[in-house]
Amino acid sequence: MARVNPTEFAILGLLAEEPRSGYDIKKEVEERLSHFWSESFGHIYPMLRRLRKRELVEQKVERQEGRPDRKVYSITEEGRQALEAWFAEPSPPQRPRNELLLRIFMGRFADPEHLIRDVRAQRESFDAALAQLRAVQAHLDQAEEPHPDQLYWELTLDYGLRALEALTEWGQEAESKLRQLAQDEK
Amino acid sequence: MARVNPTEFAILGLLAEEPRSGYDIKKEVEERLSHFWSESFGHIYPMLRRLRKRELVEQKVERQEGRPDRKVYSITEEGRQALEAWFAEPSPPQRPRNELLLRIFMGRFADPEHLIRDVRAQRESFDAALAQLRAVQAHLDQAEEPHPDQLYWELTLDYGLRALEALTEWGQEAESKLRQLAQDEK
DNA sequence: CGCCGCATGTAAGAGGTTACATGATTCG
DNA sequence: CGAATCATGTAACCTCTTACATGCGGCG
Repeated sequence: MARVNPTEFAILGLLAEEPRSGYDIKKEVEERLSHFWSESFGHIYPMLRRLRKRELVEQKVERQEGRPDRKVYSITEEGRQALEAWFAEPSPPQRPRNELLLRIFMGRFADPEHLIRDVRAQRESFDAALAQLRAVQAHLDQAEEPHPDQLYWELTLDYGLRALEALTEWGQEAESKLRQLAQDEK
Repeated sequence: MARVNPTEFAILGLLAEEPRSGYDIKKEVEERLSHFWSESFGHIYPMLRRLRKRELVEQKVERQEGRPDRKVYSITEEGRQALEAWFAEPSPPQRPRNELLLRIFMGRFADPEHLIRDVRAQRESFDAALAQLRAVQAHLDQAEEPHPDQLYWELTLDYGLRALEALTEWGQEAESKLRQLAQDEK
């Protein structure tokens, strides 16, 4: 099977849950996948059109008053097959690109204060993400009856929690080491 | 300051250490930055040309016999200023895209065996990376006289170690939970 | 003999973001 | 009154990878 566009399958996967508009898809990504995924409108809408041409999704137009028509897409049988084929293919290795680490690696050429600022900003965003994931976790835990997809959600959640816990610690240590360096330089 | 291409600064940073050819740059990225960065020839060569046009780097041709000329680039004063300006700008937030987690999140539509295969492959690559980073760490630790850039290298190393340690554990647990699920389904 | 390392580059295209355009409704 | 939400889309642009083209020298 040929190389594959992951956005295609993010969309197909969400439509396999239930029919949705492009706008809905964006919202779902933001609300439920945002700690490991992102999509923009400028990518979603053209992709839906392409998927439709390939008959992996179907469109139904819902008339609305006072606002544009809602175009609701649902996955077709062929779409489900494409989704299965995607899973059958092993997931390709990711190539890393972490700009913060690039900066730190080149740190010799920087003002240490700038590095401190960046590490700190990163740590703060880790903290915020961590708080959010913990809230989601609490929410999942207290459900009386577990959702059928619970295990899958927990696995992605757990990935995020473990990574973020480790990395906030890193952030604290990194910050204090850089502060010391900045001190020593004076 | 306008939006910025990080590849530009990866290259500029390496040339600030010492003059190098495009081929050298690729090698350095592979050998020293590969746990958080990557570049391809198809990006490096055109970028060097652009940097040269903007006079951020200079080219010197080294004649060689039996193989193509080596074009060695060095950073100019303007290049150093551009590098500084890059550091002054706060590093932009990264948008996450983790295909493995996307798959797991959509796990309902997959054969659990496929997920297990993917998680396992990921864990194995984490393990390999971890072993490599530990070797680098051992190497740094045993140096009699620390390199001036030691702190920066250690920080990026430490980031990788912490993240990978947390994530190999995740991988083990995820795999066993998915195995259980696969059992239960039979 | 074939592969690896050395060395440079181009062309095609995939993949993705940002900014723009449009406009009604609802909430504070 | 302004901002956010709902709702769809396009165009320009940037970034980056893959595949191709070329060719010598050294090693096993």
